[in-house]
Amino acid sequence: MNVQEKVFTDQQEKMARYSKALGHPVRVFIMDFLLKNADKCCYSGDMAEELPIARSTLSQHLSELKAAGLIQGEINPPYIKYCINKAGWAEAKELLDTFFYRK
Amino acid sequence: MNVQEKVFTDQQEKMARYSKALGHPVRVFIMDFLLKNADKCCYSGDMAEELPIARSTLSQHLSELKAAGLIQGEINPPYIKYCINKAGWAEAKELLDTFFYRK
DNA sequence: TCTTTGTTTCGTAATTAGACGAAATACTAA
DNA sequence: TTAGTATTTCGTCTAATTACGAAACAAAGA
Repeated sequence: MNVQEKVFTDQQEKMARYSKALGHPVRVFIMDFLLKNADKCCYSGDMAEELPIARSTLSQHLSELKAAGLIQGEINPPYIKYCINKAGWAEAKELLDTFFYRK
Repeated sequence: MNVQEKVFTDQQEKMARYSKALGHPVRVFIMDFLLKNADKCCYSGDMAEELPIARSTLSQHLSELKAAGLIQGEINPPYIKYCINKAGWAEAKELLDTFFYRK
């Protein structure tokens, strides 16, 4: 396999990945919800009640955010408690910060 | 037509729209490029030289960023000089800011 | 008038995203 | 063991995104 010329910087790639994850109103809503209730347990069902989408669709959005590293789920059957992934959140915050407030 | 219950706030909708626009490495690259060269004129061709994609594809990405309100193009045939749309950029910055640094 | 030039638009193909309902999962409680 | 519960996974469909090359455009210069 060839060593491919790199076109985008790591920052640009990551920036695009985090942005894409936040590129849907349901997923922005989820992040808002989790951040607002960072002290409590947040279950999928709590969010489902406020959203006009099928539970399976919500589950899909949750796993996209999880794959992007923005949230994590702690299994506690039959519930799953969701919360912010602090490392991912901090990285996204920093990336966005240097992107918008560049020197 | 019914008055539909609003599910997402304006902020959430806008947040998702701006994020989606930045959800591709080529578009992040374009923003970086325009911000870095804010003083100069930036033509499509200048960016095309650094990107491994067809010019028509680049043009598509440019018009997505334009549709999202993040950039604008001043026609100066046969060139088109692109630059940041300051109003959109400021709004995106503010949205991201309150999203990440909420109180 | 005919070329040339930089860029966009068009037509099209391949891939990914977003949505749903039905079925599966994994644990609790009866 | 059986039933119940919250959630996910699966299969499927439709729509949107990403990409390309060819053709169109609009002005400048020969």
